[in-house]
Amino acid sequence: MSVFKSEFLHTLHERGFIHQTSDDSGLDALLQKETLTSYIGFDPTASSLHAGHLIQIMLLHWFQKTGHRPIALMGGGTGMIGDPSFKDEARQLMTPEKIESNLAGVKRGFSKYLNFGEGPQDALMVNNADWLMDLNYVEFLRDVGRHFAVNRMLAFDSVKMRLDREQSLSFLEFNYMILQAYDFVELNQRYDCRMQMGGSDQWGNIINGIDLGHRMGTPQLYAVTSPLLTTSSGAKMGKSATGAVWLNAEMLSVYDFWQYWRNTEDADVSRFLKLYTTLPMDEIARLDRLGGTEINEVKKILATEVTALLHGRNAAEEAAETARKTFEEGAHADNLPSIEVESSQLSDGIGVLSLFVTAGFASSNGEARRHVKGGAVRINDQQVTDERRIINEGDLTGDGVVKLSLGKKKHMLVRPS
RNA sequence: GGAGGGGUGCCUGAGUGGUUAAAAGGGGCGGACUGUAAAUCCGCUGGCUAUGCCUACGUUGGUUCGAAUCCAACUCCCUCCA
Repeated sequence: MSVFKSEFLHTLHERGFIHQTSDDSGLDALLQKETLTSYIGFDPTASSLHAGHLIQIMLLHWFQKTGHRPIALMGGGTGMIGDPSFKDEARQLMTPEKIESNLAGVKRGFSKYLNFGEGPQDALMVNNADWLMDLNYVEFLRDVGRHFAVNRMLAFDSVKMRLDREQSLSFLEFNYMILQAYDFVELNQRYDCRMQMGGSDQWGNIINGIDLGHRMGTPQLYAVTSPLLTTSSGAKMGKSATGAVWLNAEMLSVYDFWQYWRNTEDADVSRFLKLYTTLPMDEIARLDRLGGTEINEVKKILATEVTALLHGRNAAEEAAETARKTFEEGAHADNLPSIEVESSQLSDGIGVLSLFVTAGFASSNGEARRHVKGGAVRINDQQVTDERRIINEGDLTGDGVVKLSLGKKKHMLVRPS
């Protein structure tokens, strides 16, 4: 199926979001006819979402933008179990407290992408703990469990891998897919939700939900999955030099977020523009034609657009400007990420090593020492060769700060306080 | 409950008494080259108040001049049987 008539699927298709759908034409027709409700589930495995989730969030974003109602489902209940799909081994069980606090962090990421409210097209955020936690075991088995054939569940790729490798799959985890399927049905009953989206690894889980719906008398439900994204060199999305690319600003500064996208590989630029920005397709096509060194300008646009969606236009442009000053002028822009150090400490003098540890550029003095040996450490753009170098007030520049650099790309300002 | 197999650094995975802080690969970081890209090449990849000290091969104890390597108990995981 190449031609979609509904705006939503058409947009998704031309931007490269679609991996698989359960019923192209049926869904396409339905989307044209009425305002639909669709959901994506997010498990609270960390206290913030990261760049790997961004494609899911963009799906919801487009869904709303093309006139439908998205639901962000928080896996407060399913998070108690942990999704075993395609995992080698059981995840450590998370404590309810941990889940609760993660949930709070995860939620914050959404406000920038979706408009929440009570209207017919306003996004909703719901938590499956609301219905999963109060289930009565026997009742649930009779109403829902009887619709699942273990034979078929065992055949799913997502669990087959575990079984083939003779790794244990606990009964607890085995139930994950039942609960996720049940979520779909529950959301249908509560919110008339007809469609579930997710990463391609969720296909099996989603299909289970559709099947369960059939058996429990819901209207026809639909599935749309997005490709599992990696960079051209095969790295998972969302990992970077400094770790995961978190969406929450307190876990990753706006500047560093911008930098992540600025450093996109050439081969990914066009794909990422389509997936992670809302620039019109003809604009993207125009940028796509730029070659050679101009691609660097395109990367800046990519970075600024992606950052603007998450952190706002102003913050994004500030980050772009900071980067421009830092990289193109060699100056140290005021907006580089910074840390504060007590002035008294500074007058006593701080060793380079511990300063770099404080800045988070090294996790131990030993690591900082190795960086010095490797010639990666600079203070105010001067390479440091003496690992016993002391930084004190004399190192403050005219702006009253000290600039730390690790390698070419990581910079931070130290401010006395 | 019975029989067998196994737990090594971020991950995979060698190592079965003595330069073993532990091969190799992956991943990560830094450097060179470039375009803040990729590819390639080079270096690093337990900690510390550091020519030394401390911690480390599931846990605890033991044998030994010396243990990740041998022994015992415990613990967790896997497979098969009941």
